[in-house]
Amino acid sequence: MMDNRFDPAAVEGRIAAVWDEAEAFKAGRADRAGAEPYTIVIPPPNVTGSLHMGHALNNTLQDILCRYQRMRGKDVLWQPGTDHAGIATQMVVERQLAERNEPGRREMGREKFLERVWEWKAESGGTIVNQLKRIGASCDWSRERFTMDEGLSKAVLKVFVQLHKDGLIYKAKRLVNWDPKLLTAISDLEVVPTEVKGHLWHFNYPLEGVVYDAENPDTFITVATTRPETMLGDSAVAVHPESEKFKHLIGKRVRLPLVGRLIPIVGDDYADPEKGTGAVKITPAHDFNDFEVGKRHDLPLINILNTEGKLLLAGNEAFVEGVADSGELQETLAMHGTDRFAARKMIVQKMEALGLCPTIEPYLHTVPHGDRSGVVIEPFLTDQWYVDAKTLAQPALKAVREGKTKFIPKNWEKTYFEWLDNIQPWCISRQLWWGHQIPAWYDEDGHVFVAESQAEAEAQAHAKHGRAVALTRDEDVLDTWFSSALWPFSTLGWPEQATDVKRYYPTSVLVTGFDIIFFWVARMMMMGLHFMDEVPFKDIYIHALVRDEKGAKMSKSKGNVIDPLQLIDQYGADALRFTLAAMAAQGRDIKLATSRVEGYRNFATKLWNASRFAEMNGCVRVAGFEPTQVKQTLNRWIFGEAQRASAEVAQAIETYRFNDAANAAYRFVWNIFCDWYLELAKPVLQGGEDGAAKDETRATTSALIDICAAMLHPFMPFLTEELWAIKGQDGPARTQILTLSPWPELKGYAAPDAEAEIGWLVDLISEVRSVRAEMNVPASALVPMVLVGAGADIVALSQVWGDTIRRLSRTSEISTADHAPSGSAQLIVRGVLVALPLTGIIDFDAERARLAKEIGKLDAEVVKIDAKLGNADFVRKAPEEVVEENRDRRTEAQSRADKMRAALVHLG
RNA sequence: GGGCGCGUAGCACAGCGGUAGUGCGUUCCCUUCACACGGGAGAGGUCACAGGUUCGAUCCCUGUCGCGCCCA
Repeated sequence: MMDNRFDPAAVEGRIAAVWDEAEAFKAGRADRAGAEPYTIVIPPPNVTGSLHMGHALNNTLQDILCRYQRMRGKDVLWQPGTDHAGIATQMVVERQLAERNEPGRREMGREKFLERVWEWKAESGGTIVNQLKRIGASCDWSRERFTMDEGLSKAVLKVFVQLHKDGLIYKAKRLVNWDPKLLTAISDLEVVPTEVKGHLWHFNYPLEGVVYDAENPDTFITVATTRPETMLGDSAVAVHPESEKFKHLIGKRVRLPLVGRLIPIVGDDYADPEKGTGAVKITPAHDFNDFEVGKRHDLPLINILNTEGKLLLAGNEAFVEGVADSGELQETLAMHGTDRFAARKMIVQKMEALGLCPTIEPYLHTVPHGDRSGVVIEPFLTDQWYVDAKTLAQPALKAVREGKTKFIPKNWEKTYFEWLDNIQPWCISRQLWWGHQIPAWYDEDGHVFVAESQAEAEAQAHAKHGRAVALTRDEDVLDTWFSSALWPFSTLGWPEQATDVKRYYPTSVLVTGFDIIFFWVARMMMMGLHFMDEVPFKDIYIHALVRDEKGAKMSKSKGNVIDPLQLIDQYGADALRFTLAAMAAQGRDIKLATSRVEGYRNFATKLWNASRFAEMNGCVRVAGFEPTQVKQTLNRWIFGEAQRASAEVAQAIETYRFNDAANAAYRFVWNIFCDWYLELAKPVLQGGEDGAAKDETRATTSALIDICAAMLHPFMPFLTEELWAIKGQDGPARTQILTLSPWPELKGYAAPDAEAEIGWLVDLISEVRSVRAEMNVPASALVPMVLVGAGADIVALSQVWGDTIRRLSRTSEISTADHAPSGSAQLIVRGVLVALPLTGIIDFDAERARLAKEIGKLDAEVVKIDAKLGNADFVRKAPEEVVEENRDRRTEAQSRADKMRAALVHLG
């Protein structure tokens, strides 16, 4: 006997083991060798990560698709794995070393440190994978990959070397986003612009050849800056070429205070006359905009910071170039090694002391911060490796424009186009140890040899020099996204192995959040098209962000994080999954309320108890049972409804309308099957005599439990697999576990006549219940029912369904009459007057009020429709069926109102 | 500044040219033999505002107000 609650905690682990044992999620199962493949690659979570709500949603949706397609008979490959997360992982291990008071990374050296990272990975790298299993992700875990795997690393080497050969990877000295704490370049996307309350300092730069006089504006030009410390690297002052105020100064020079460098005043559109003072200092080595200005005016790049963001002045040739020695210069040189923020204060002080800082305004501006380190990012001039993203972007743009890959919802393609149209060279080198070391070797002259192995590089060097030369390998590693970009094919074994690539590439769909479009989607498109000559996925489904109940982004600092694992513990994985699916409407964020999860947990219990009911009533699966052959109206009806529901769910999943799919399944299971079918079947199952009708109803009930389980399996895999097992204990043996069983594709079950009959029955019962409640008839009171002037067909129906009607509307005997007995409450069901003689119970005033209220409603309806039908334009222009429908509705309302009026009169 | 999106019942959300719907909450009734994580019956909405298109607008268009996100 089943318990009256489903206990997820007790079942989930066991069911997971069943799937595992059956190797249910393995791609390329022998029994599906001829099946069409369906592939999804997981957006690889960060190996340092743990499951948050975003993962839960992302993977629930992928799992729904995979389980559905698996049930449709496809050979499903859901490729799992994690990425090595260069910076994050290195930080985690470094932190761990610090906590344990062990030697730091630099002290232990590269090789030793990497060993430690691998050790850490072996111990802790599986966290998120195990968490994904807990939500029921049906990945092919036997194929789990890691971006630092041998195979994937080979793919990285090959791609790097090939792109270099193609001229699409090159080394260049440019400004990068430099993280002075982590001592590495980072990508634009890892930079978080943060609004900061700063200052706008106004500095007077004296003009060349005149004596500075703070009172005389003709002796200086005032620039405004948020970063005073960079002034030491200024190589010009820019003003707008059209500026009336400054135009005459263009071509003159100023003497840079504290340094003595003579720098030109240039005319450039970049100087905004409305901003600050209208004149702006130009520091090409420390600002992206200034860098461009510098290029236009051929200005020197004067780098005045070291990699840690400290002043680099001593021995800095660019800094002192062309500058006459002076006491002032010596004083400034003494600041060598000062941190950039301390330097800022000192420079402001010095400028103030010299009377060169007339104004300091409070200033709100956005300052770039590293998303990992949190420190202010420094635009910094370094040698780095770049991918010519612009070139690679063209096929990626074309593929989406031509519809080879579709975004769902479509509007995200705008974001994609926008970004790719404006893409900058992609800096792929990182000054880290953890990652794929760049396959480039240098000889003593600094000449570079790019090759897949040191031996090949040596061969190249030998060929060049005509002798063996010593080579050193580039120390840097590649951006993690470089290897992730290869994920859709590197995980399939490329370049070593071609069979799986051929079978599973391109993948069917990529499921991800919009925040990843730039990071990953675009890059996979570029690499996939370049190396496979085909898009990596046919569809890209972009889902919502999960927010808290109030719509705020979940974050640890806000403390509003809802932990999916805690919800699983509390309500079960199925309830969480169902909630996420039901709320995953396209184009909107999800505000998650736990009350919702609870509601769907209750739904799980409901189905569970329906199964329990079936068990208690001897509903056992019957071998060879054929739904198209059922005779009972009720049974024909429920199969018709099931057919409709299952088609609706399937259709919705296939178009990524997960919420519609979940709701359709929910409505069918609860509001149709449980609320009506089972209730209507009770008289047969519990009261009826044994015989064909009862047997058929039992068989139908158990068939329906199977259908419900199958239909819900993509959403609630644990509960449904468990039910499938329980229901498999009796009757014919199951041929398969549910997850490998076919989707309930129902055909030929539609039964319009049954629908009409059950519809009448449902209406009758509902109306009677409603009147009883309004008349305050005690729930326990049995009331007789009189069908007034009913036709033979209705009378027949009332006899066939007598037991059911009596039971569900709590009536005693059902009789017929030409007139309603006095003292009756009266109602109309599909045109037939039904009287409930309530002598002694009925409250006449209440009944009068009830009837009057309903008549009022109906009259208003008639007036409204009359207004429509009275409009000649409506009748002439609206489609015939709409006009017809309105006429019908009018007739119906009118006749109902008339009968009610008669009932009112009759009541006296 | 550019782009995307959102304002629908107390709350969270569907719907999207022709009777306004779901979940939670709420009110009343019911511990009736699947389920109180339940059953039954209700209440609750000028679909942000103002124009326009249309026979007809919550839905399409324009504008206003409010809110959010992304990019610069």
